[in-house]
Amino acid sequence: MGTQFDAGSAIGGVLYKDVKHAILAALAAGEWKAGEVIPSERKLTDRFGVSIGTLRKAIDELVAENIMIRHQGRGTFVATHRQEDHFFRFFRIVRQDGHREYPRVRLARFRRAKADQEEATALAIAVGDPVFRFTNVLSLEGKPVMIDAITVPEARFKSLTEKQLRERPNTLYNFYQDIFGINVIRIEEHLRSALANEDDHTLLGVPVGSPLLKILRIASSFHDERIEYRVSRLDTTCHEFALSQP
Amino acid sequence: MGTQFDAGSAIGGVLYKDVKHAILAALAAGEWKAGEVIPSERKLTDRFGVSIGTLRKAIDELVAENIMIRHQGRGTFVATHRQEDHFFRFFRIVRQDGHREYPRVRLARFRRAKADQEEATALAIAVGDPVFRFTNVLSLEGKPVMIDAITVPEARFKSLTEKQLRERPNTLYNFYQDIFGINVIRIEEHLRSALANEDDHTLLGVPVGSPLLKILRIASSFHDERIEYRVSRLDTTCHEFALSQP
DNA sequence: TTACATTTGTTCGTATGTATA
DNA sequence: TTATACATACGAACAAATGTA
Repeated sequence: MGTQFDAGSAIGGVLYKDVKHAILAALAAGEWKAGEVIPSERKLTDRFGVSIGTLRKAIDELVAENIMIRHQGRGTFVATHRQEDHFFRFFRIVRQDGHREYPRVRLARFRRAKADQEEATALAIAVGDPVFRFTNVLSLEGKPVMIDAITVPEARFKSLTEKQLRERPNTLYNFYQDIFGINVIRIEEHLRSALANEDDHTLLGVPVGSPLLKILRIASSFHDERIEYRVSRLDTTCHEFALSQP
Repeated sequence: MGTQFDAGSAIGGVLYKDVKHAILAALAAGEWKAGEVIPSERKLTDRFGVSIGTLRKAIDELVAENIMIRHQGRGTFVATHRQEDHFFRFFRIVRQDGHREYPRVRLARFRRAKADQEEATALAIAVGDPVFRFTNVLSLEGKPVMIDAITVPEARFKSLTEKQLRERPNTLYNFYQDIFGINVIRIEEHLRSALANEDDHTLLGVPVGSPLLKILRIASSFHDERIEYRVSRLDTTCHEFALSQP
């Protein structure tokens, strides 16, 4: 049974917000998957019993939040990380002259573990809960520039194997979508400066003690569900973290 | 004479975009200043000869771009940096436990100079063009944590004096608005890691060679007019640069 | 406190334009 | 060409917030 919706039982008092949340709920329930088209505006107005204007306002917000994409003449689609724009929305590392490039990714480590305090806080789970830890080394122009130490909760990534990670054809977040039905729609990042240690020296080839940009990232899905905790270390000799507001 | 607008002579073919740009033009022409209320929707529909829906869609975009703020029952206002939210939109330094706080600012240096290559590129002016350079030291919880080396083009800040900067009651961007009629609506930032030098040691009290977060910022106004170039150096021992997307 | 005018916010619905398959 | 889908434009009616008399 699809998600039913009764405008009369609206809680918020603001109809388009209720419609938005109903769509979000259907999305979280897996009714439509990433990359798929959702029903037409006409069908959705029938389903939710609202006017076209109200429905559009609801979807307007979902589009503004990068959860959906509209294409005139084709339909409205659930956002995917396959799209180039979407990838560079979360991957903000550029060459200092502004050049953008897809990184080459090498899986350096993979293991099951129990969440430490830092991971538990970031992922909103308990200390000791099972997690997967893996490390990627990212290269630009053939040179390693960043180490990603990634932690994901086992509860949400049950069947994850090293082989899958090594052989995934697309981006990591696209992989989360395709295999686990997980949509990363929001990230929070905290940036600090740090000195390179032995590990950085080994993986990036930088001297111990050279300055690195440290990026702590928490990735979330709908309803602020914590999906991934990531600590990155970037060699900023030739590259940097680029940011634009708004 | 106020900006006239003739829907019949619309260029873009999309009416609400024309209305938006007409409003933006009136704004840039100084018809309404920061913090002021603009005419009611009814008056603007009369002026531009469009329907309420079209006008609202135009203003929707201006609000989404943080150029205007709507208040139900009061009116629509030109955005100001006085508002707390607005300040923390551009000031992203927080304590590592998430605590936010207004910084105390001390003007450490001020002088007229000629733009070097880096400043010229950032501000889209010619090398050698006159600029003002000044340095602020920002403190949080009474401890200096960041140095801001700021460059602004003299052409846009004719009468700027050290005294004004030292005595400004509000935030810097608010000062730009009040005294020079300049609205900062967009910033672009690039983050790198660097090692502390003698100057950092003197102003921040950190050891030479300790890691600092280096932030290069270009602030722009309407039509991408470059307003300010700023190179910041942050001690990330207890603080960090926080970022949320979307 | 109350009543009222003003302003933005929400919801409705229709008509027409434009892009796509 | 045709059907479908989203985009734009219009405007009416009512709700909610605000400031003032």
